[in-house]
Amino acid sequence: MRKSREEAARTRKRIVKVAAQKFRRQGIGGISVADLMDAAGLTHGGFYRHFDSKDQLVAEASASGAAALARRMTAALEGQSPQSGLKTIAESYLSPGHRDNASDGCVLAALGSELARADRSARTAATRGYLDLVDLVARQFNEASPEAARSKALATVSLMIGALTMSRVVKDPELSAEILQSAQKRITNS
Amino acid sequence: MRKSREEAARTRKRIVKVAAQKFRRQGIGGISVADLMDAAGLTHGGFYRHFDSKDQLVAEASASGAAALARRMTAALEGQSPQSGLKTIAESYLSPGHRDNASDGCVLAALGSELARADRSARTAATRGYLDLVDLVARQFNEASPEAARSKALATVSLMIGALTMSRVVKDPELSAEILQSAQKRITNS
DNA sequence: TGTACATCAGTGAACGCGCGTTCACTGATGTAC
DNA sequence: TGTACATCAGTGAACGCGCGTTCACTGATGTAC
Repeated sequence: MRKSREEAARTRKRIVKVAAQKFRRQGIGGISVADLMDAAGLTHGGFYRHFDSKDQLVAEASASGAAALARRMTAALEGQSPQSGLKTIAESYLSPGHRDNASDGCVLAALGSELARADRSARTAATRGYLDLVDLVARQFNEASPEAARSKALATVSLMIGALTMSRVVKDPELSAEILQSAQKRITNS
Repeated sequence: MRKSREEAARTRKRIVKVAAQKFRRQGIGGISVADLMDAAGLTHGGFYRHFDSKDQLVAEASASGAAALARRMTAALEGQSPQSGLKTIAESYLSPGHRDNASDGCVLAALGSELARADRSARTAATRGYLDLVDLVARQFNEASPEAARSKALATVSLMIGALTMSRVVKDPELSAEILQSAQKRITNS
């Protein structure tokens, strides 16, 4: 039952993509290798033809999820005037849709506290995703110096991640919406 | 080997306190009931004399940890002039010491993404801790209306949580420090 | 106040279960000549 | 180009292990009279 190189490569990508979604929705510890492979339409035994360990998949899935978010945010900016770029990013990131669809959203908000305890490569991938977002946001600022823009962007992205995370923690829908709105306001008024 | 009521009550508190620390350092899934009981100087069998389930302990430990943080922040404000209150909170929360000692720090930053998937009672406890922090911060603002102060406080606390979480995710110590400093700056310049 | 009995905090062995990982196997794909 | 052999993607059973939880037991504490 050997598959061709191309099909094997496609299988590998499929596993990473499915994992990136499931990890974000259920947490790293919340989904097993067997369930992941099942969701990818495979049996669990084949997993180790593609990855050395679950940890390796966590790292690749984090990188994949982070890259997908950066692409999505960049796409959201297309055709927007440069002045409204920050508003577009804030409204897109801090939306009820993003909050309620963790599996297609920001990996940092979905897995933040778990990533802080993950191994080296997963944290490196997460850091890259964070810095990509920071760069994207920094480009929306008209600051005197690049350093000032970067500092503002670091805080802005931290705020977005914290607000989205907390909007998912609280149970009261009104409070959840209030958290998202207060963060949007704080960002667009800067 | 029955123990007196007072001793049993002390044991219970000890388990909750130890759990609040271990969960924050290692994550909810990162420490077992047996290890928790061992750290409290007991054998694991006795756990269910005090709690119905691990989930119940998670909820109580979250409440305990959140209350401890609110007390610590309130204490840090003692003897400070009202004008410097916000600065005091930001510098205390966004410090390398807090970042490097998760077990005695903010439960929301330590467990944020895990709490978003926790059961009802843990999320309720976490929400209470968040709102306590928000109230504390709101009192430092001199806004025209209480609503405006609350909105600013919601965003400020979200920023603190997001920045502390990310400062723990990234591996580069310089970037980690930069994240904390940018958040401090953003808060004290508001 | 003293005595007989019930209670129950804590112990330590055991439970079933799902986890990450390994392995023998299958058969289509890839390679060497 | 055809043939013989090696490779290896994917299967499904099995591995050891640690998890949350249960349970029979012990003996000091609490209660009733």
